[in-house]
Amino acid sequence: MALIDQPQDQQGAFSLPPGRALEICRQLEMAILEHRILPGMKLNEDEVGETFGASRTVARSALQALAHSGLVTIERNRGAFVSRPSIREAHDVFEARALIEPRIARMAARAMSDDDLTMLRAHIENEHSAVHSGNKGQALSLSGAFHLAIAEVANQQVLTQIMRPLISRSSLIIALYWRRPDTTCESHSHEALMKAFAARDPFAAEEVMKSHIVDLHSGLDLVERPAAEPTLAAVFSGDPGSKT
Amino acid sequence: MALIDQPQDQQGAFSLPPGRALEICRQLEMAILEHRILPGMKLNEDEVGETFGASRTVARSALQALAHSGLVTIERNRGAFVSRPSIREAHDVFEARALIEPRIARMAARAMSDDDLTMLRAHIENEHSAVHSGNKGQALSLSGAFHLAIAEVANQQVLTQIMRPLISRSSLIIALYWRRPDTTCESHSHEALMKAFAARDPFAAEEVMKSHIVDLHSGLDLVERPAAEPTLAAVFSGDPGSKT
DNA sequence: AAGCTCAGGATCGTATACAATCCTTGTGCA
DNA sequence: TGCACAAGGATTGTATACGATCCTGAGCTT
Repeated sequence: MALIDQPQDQQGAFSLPPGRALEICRQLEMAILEHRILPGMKLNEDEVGETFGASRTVARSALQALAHSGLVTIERNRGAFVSRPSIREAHDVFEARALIEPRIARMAARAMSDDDLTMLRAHIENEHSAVHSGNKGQALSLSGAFHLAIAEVANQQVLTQIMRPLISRSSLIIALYWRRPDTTCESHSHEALMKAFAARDPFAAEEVMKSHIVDLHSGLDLVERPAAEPTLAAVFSGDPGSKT
Repeated sequence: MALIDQPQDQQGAFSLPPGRALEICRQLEMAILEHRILPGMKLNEDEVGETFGASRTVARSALQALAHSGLVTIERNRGAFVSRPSIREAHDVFEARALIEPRIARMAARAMSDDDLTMLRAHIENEHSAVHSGNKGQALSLSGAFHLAIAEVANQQVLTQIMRPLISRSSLIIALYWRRPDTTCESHSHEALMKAFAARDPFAAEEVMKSHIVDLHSGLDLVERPAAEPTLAAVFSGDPGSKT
């Protein structure tokens, strides 16, 4: 089912929550990134703990970690909610990405090895199959993973760490403000990126990435949205730890 | 007693630890930024809690928050230590700053109001008096605060949030790798920045900031350093909340 | 009927207690 | 003397318990 990616702990880990909390973090993050949990939803500490068979202490730690990456907003004495990025924040996030990611793409194109290329191609394959299977949430999540994979090729750990929450928040923004339900343009842009990478053309990669980010930004319909608040328990029905 | 500073929560707060932990965070952060606690030092949970008159739960939460901003590194079953940025990381951090901060400076120069200008001038005054009083740690900390103040003028919350840990980590890097104990060049660069801001010249501000960051980067002597490990108790001897 | 008050429940913040892990150190043996 | 190993202490990971705060809704007053 979800043999998507191994733990892969030691990659960019400098502030990972301890033990069990990490697993809860990953599960919740994936659920949010795949839009199985929507912005605005309440994340009750007891409920989270019980859902994953852990104590409230651990659940709380996981929620705080998610808050630090911006996926969750904690209000004192009120609890944790999936963040609902404001329109203003949506603009800021994509402006930040428009600044950072083209540079990352340039560095990646310089450092790109043959193995890296095949790895990125595999990412794109995954995206395609997700799109074909109709799982839009997973497709979007994998699209974010593609951007992160590029950052890791660029081998700039600090910028990679910076990009991670930006991409996560982009997922929230798209959940709230995306204009049409198609993500085909994504696929196309990623193909264009691959071409630049394959040619080891840093400037082309930089330019393609820049226009890709701008496209995403302009694909948003930035008007106020009401909050949707589904229930939690159904999302993790039965498989809190199903993933060898 | 503790009319130190009002909460002031809502500024850049989207993941602040709750209640008491926030105060501990602030105190520890300041101590680290002012080099009263040096990289590599162990931060025992019991000790931190007792030092600030709080339970281990709160101390732990504060340490985890600091870990998320990169000031502290937590190793499983071993505890929290003040981070010791590697040489590699030092390069990465300053490359990231060289990418982000010139853009910030440009935006700040555009958005600069007269009030902003006087506010920044006050920052520089503080720096000067700290330098003259011989308190190098505080001077360095204020220098970082100046950069953050610029970011807030630029009114780009996301990039500001990104800059915060970068500047904090820069402080650690300087503690470990700074070549000479003088920071006068800092002051000079900041004056040059002010001139560009006063003239509302975005491009000048961008260029000055860029060379400022590059100067900082090249002022580092990036060779391996041994870890210094002083004791904690002395640092906070009796004044957990003394700070006008 | 509308609005206010206040009790009850629910949820979070914090403290404490127990379990698991790691590090130290002292001892026994080669 | 040097090393292997085990017992003890120290420290972190996790669970539970208690207090504080907030939200809800019933009942009373106007």
